[in-house]
Amino acid sequence: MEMDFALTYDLLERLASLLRAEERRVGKELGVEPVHLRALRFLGRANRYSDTPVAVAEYLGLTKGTASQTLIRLQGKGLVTGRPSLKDKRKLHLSLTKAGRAVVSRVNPPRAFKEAFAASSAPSSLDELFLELLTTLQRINGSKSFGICKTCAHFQHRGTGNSYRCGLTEEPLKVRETGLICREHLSLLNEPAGTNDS
Amino acid sequence: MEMDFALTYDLLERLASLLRAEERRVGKELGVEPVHLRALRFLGRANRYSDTPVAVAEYLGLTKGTASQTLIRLQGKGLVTGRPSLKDKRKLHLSLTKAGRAVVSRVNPPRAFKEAFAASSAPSSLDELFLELLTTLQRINGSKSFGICKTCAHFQHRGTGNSYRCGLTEEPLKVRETGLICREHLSLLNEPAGTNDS
DNA sequence: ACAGAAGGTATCGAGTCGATACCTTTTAAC
DNA sequence: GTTAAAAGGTATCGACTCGATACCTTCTGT
Repeated sequence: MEMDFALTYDLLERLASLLRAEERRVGKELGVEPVHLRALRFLGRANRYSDTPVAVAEYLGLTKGTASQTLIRLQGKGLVTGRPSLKDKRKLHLSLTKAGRAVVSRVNPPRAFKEAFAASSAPSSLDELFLELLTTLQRINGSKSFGICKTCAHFQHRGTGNSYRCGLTEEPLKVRETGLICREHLSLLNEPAGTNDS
Repeated sequence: MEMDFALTYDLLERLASLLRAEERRVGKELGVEPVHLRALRFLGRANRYSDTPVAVAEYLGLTKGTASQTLIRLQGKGLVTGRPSLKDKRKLHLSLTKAGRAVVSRVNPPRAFKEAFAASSAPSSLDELFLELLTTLQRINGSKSFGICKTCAHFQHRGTGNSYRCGLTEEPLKVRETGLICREHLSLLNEPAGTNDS
């Protein structure tokens, strides 16, 4: 039986995309790169076998050269300090500075996700949870929903056959177009009761 | 009541991290950047109102300048073609070339995710499903699990009090250390029955 | 008619990222 | 024990992302 993992993957990817955007947004506020946030979050939770450059590289899926470079920058920013291991002279043990911990506490976990998770009402399936998270995050971020045409509030089905049209552009739609992504998509879900926000 | 969204967020982030790594890996094979894959995937599914540089920018959470630049590169690689709109002379309609579609079909949806999703057996909770997906993806990718110390196969609890130790390093562990992430973590789940793979 | 909005491009600088090369220190093989 | 290999880190290079800014042209609304 064919599972609908493609749909789940779509939702997951879109969610990841929003989280990326959120990381960039928060990062810009604090003057750090997205990957800096991820590294700081990891270092704040790594044990004594794992607070080294290679461990960061493995965790984030980077080469050790890249990780080393980024960590040097983080040390330069005063968010991380490193001291050589006494047992193994090759190793460098990294830890967050006070400033580093302050950054982590600002983004861990992201406010938007927290709100979105709180707002999602007892989801029964993964897809449902993803969709709720997604919609809430999009509303918080003020980003568009980018849903599929036929799930849009503007979507109209005329007559009995395959006659569809878009209520926004007043244009007819071909059948295959109704399954494509639209930037003008307006979600039928999560519509606030009153939309007078001015 | 305090939800455990922090744990769920951890899993989601780790999942996103693996997908990032996967994007990089596949991208390198095909000679394209991760963001190229995301842009191609979008363009392959965008309708006629959404196949433009700004739409790509909005979807991926980028500025229009960045998106424009990336799309120009994609055109240079022969994966995307653009033709000016007839109705609106400002607009540029983008579409995938044959080569572009070939790339998308290679990564949509990623093989690893497909396998992982298929392998996860009727989970009772969302966190459980996440964890299964994660573990399977990690095994496929050959990446470490980076789990929490006290969930590790090497973790040992001696005596009656708070006396813990790591069976790998033979070292005692402090209580707060048992909640930290370890790069040597060995999952108790998903252990293959026979581990003779040589 | 005309100001402003919207779509695109060009350019600059900081930073990521992989690749390569090169250290030192530790470990394993002999 | 010696010695080769492995492991941890750093440095450097080039391609690319990404935001910011500036600057086009073309629509749109008044």
